[in-house]
Amino acid sequence: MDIARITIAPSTASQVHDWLRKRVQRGDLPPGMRISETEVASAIGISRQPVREAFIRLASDGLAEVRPQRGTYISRISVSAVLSARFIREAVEADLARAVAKARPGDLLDRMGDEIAAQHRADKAGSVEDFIDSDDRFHHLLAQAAGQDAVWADLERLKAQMNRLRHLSMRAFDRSFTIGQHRQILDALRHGDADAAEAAMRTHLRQMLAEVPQMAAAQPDYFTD
Amino acid sequence: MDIARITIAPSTASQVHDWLRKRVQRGDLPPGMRISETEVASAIGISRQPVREAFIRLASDGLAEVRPQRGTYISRISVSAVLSARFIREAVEADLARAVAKARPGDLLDRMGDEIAAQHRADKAGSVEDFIDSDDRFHHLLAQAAGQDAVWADLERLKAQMNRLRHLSMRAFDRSFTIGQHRQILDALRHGDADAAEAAMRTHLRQMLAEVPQMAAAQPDYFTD
DNA sequence: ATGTCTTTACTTGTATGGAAGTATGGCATA
DNA sequence: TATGCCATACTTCCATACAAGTAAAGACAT
Repeated sequence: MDIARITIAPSTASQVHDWLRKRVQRGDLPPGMRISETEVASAIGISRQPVREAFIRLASDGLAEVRPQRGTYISRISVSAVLSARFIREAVEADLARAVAKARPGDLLDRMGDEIAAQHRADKAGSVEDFIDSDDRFHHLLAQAAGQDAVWADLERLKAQMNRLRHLSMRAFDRSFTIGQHRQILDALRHGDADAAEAAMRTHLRQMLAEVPQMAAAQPDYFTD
Repeated sequence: MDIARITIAPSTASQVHDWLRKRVQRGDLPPGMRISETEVASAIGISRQPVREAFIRLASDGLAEVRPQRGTYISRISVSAVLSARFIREAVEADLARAVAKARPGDLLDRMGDEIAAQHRADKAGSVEDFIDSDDRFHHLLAQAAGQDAVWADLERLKAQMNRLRHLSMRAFDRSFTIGQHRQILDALRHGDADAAEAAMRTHLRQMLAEVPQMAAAQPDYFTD
């Protein structure tokens, strides 16, 4: 028998936190912007306390910075933090690719192929959001295929800063190029060629090395470090 | 000229947070223990609010779990989270080892050697704390030697769960064995042998694969998953 | 024009009271 | 003995008031 699924109503503070986090990641609240407990509270129609606690959580996510008695600001995107997260991603996903190339789980590889098709559709439709979502699912499926689902959850935390940057860069850079790299990775995985899969993955994730400084130079007041 | 170092007095909430975090990591507050805003507040002699905010931050660290209207509990150690962090560490430090083997920065390699000596002393003196601290510095120096200092900061977050486990396992397992593995890694780095360095590092970090289930079986009510 | 002081309007931090939900033990009842 | 109800004593959550610090504008003397 299934265990009954009990869901409790999420607290006001956590709802505000979710709302703010999404808005920051989508770039709706730009880096450097000042936000105020009082303003947000009165805008929503609640007291300061839940908003304040949402700010604390946002700061733990690295998305905001609370300066005592001065104000709270949306974090600027740290170039070194992004590069550090990129380094970690390359190392981890290279190992994941090797593991998947050895196991070759057919169903999950098929689903990765479906995502590539979805990315193609999103590109033609010009939907940046859909593209990014499918991109995430593609890499998530890789982790699942390696039997390391929990690893993806950890990477998600590290990707917080990268995600904001992606909403900028996806508009500026060539998406069909990304799709081609995904195809190369999947081909190598299907053939069980671990070396080729690792190489393709590393090439794919090193793409960002060139893009990040370019983005930072284009909008310097959104970045730091 | 140096920039003047301005330090502001940390808020009560953040002081409580630091205090609790250290106590959790050292195992002073055992997994599963119940903690209460009111109790902690009156024990310290402050109001509930700063304590409450410290709990929120502790939950963001994954070290506590706030159950609305029920109570707040020190998180049990998630076996899958530990294994996931271990997987990431192996992948990342393998790449770091390769990079260091190519660069071979003499001064930092010397300092890594100093740490091995410190570990030997701590082992003879029977000081688990000193051993763990030096162990951390050894791996931190590896990241610095690879020019990826920021990577270590990210790994620190992931290691939160691992650290608690280490305070248990270091008492149970052979530390001289660990020191020998550190020597193998450093030797390979000094010789500039990237393949050997990576292999030694992976072997070293895979040690945990055997230990974790053993620890979990020994004290099942400290673990979950 | 420039520098200094004061006022004033903000900001976040802390304390406290009460609201709402939960667990538990006692007790009446079948 | 077993079951259902209920009072009670908790818990976290939210609202409110006040405290303490910051910053910027303006008055005013130099």
